[in-house]
Amino acid sequence: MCELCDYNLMLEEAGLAPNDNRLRILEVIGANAYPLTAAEIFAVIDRTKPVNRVTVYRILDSLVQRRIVEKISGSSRAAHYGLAPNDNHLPHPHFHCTSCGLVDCLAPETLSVDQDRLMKTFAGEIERVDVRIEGTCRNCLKLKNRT
Amino acid sequence: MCELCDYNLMLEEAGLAPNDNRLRILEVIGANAYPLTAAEIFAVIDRTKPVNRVTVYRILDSLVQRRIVEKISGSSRAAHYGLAPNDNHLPHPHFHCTSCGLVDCLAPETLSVDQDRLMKTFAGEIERVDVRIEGTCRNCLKLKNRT
DNA sequence: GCCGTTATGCAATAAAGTTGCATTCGGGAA
DNA sequence: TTCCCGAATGCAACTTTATTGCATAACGGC
Ligand SMILES: [Mn+2]
Ligand SMILES: [Mn+2]
Ligand SMILES: [Zn+2]
Ligand SMILES: [Zn+2]
Repeated sequence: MCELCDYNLMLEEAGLAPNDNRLRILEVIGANAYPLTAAEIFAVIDRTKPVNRVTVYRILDSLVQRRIVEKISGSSRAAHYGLAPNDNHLPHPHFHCTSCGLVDCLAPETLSVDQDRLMKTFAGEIERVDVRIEGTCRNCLKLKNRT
Repeated sequence: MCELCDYNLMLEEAGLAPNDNRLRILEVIGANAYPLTAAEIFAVIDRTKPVNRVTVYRILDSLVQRRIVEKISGSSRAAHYGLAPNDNHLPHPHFHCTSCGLVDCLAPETLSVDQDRLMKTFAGEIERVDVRIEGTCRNCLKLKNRT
């Protein structure tokens, strides 16, 4: 997803030097069809060029802070990371499989949320409205029925 | 919230013996205005009558499995637990403060989600559709502006 | 090349939850 | 009542995921 994003530019606009590790992490996240855990991202980039896992955590944190990357937490212990919504990449709900832990991206138009009332009445500052679908994925359903 | 719920009955219907620990945990969860962490629940019930924290985790797990209690996970490491939707207790979105970690319940009518398209097209089994609002709570806003 | 800033590495530590196994409890059968 | 069995609890060790402190290395302007 998001082949249109210019990671170099995104980093510079956010005030982060577009160095090797940051670019590689962004590329891994952007190239994947669904959000990955820090451990998965680490595994991928460590294979091509060794890096410390703490570095991965730190880079992910800074990318999340700057809203380049979105941190998606669910019932599985580990957070997942995907590209944050931007001009080429609309906000969209995520599906969490309670059986295998898979986290997947759904098309932005699958679900519409009417936020008007919330925006008018809420007594704090709203940064994101996330929709999380929980259930059993296609694959796990198949496996279950095969018993 | 949910003073109407008969915890005894709910447990029995779910096939769980309504023993002391389970009832006390349910009462703490049900009496609180917002979802609590396992550690917070443990602290409360341990004060009146000592109990092992593992017991609390195990009871919470079984209550979540049986959909008596809802597990709400956010960006803070610890999960929060609230009463699950039932006849006296409509599904509703939760607000997560990124600044102080507070998790709060919003009124069910604050947000409406149109799930039709999702239900028709999704190739798995959907168990829950959760809406999560992230931002800065009233309190934290005040503190910030006071600098 | 020098130097301050930023990035990375490494080891220790922390937080939250889980597991294995031993012990105790509680309720029905004898 | 006593015996017994399954369910519930306790306790210690462990796992997973993430964070912190401090030392070293790389980078970039001068
Ligand atoms: Mn996504
Ligand atoms: Mn709630
Ligand atoms: Zn699955
Ligand atoms: Zn707050």
